[in-house]
Amino acid sequence: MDTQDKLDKLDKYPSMAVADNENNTRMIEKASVGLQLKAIRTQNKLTLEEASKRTGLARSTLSKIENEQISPTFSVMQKLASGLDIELPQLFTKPKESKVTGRRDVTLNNEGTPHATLTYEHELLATQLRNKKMMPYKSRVHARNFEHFGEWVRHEGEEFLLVLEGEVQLLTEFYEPATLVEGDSAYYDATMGHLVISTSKKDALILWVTAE
Amino acid sequence: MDTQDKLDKLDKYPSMAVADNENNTRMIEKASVGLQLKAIRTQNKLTLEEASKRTGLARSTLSKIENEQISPTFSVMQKLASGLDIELPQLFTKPKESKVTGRRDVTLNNEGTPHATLTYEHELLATQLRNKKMMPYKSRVHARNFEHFGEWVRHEGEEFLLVLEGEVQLLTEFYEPATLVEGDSAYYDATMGHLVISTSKKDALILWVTAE
DNA sequence: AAGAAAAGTTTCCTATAGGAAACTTTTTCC
DNA sequence: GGAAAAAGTTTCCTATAGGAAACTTTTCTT
Repeated sequence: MDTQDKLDKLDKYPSMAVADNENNTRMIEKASVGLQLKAIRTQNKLTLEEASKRTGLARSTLSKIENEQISPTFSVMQKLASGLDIELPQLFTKPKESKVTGRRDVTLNNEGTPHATLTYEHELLATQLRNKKMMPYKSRVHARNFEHFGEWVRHEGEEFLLVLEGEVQLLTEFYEPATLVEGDSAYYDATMGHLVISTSKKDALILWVTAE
Repeated sequence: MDTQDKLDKLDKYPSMAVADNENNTRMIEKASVGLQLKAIRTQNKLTLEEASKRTGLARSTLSKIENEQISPTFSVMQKLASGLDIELPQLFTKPKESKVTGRRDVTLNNEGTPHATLTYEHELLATQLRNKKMMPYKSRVHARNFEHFGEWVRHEGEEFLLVLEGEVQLLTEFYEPATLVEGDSAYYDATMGHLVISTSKKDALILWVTAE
């Protein structure tokens, strides 16, 4: 059975379960880099030529990978992920529920207030690097009325923040509220309840860095 | 620099990410299948011979992968994952270790502690807090001060930087120089030689956060 | 609908991954 | 400490991945 035959089979029979003596079963998924790559490329409206430029790989190579004519090496997969600005596992994982969150929302309870939701829009930075000691991200803090606050945000580790734009109020569980303007920063233990709200009319832009 | 040399370097200097305002991240990552494979195999107390039997791959192939002499194809990585009964991403993702903090401190900075060198003026932030996991500071990078970038800067840990004002060039020991404008950021292993110079006529203002 | 241009595929060749076996290093056991 | 066994590495060869360019198919354009 040649390679193409094998691939044809895989196409028809996506996955398979294998069990050992103790009946420990494991699934062998058909993890198709080709199909994933093609999906990602077409969703981003890229031609093979453009994808080639971004990844530094030959047009022909991309075509052959997409058509499952070859199995890419790991180094090629890294170039694909890097060049197309995706996480490496996306190349062989069916798009399911969003695993890495691009945004983290905090909802506050405000009884009687119709649209009383304070939303942070988080934009993760350096996401392609895994196992970082620090997690940097920018947040747009929507402008809102500063009296309405609810649940504290808490999480493991320490947090540093710097105000890039606007003016915010940093509310914490154990300290007085602090007003921070552009250029101001704060550092605190994130297990302490904390909350940032925009006190200016515009949204505020914040840089956060957390470390556990 | 031949392939082995590159791999040797990569071994020591894992990876780096550079992001612009739209969070388009260019990154060069070292996700070592070799080191991961060796770690998994030895932790499971398997010899190359046993791993070979389980995965159906040659002993020599496994050895070469572990020693980063070759980049395995995706189909080989699937055999590794399946045969060693692990998830595929484990082959290039380091297990994360977590630490716990008991401290509950917050410190605010409207003005920090200046500390000047020839090219940089450093302003340490959150100095009141000791034993932090992260060390944040702002630097004024003097404009076009090209004479003083003789030696690389190196230190333990990882470093994140964000350009607050101006335009700089991030020079690193093993990667192409990266031009960063206001809002751009970078994340890298600080044991790799690195250096920032201002390419605009004005001084540049940088936020740094380091963690060991 | 015909020609041109763009996108995608295949061919052909070179570079490199993977396997068998020889070789080297490390461990075990007396 | 030395021989034997086991574990790991390197060599050498074959199979296959990856790149350049020719070729085919699809999409515009008029």
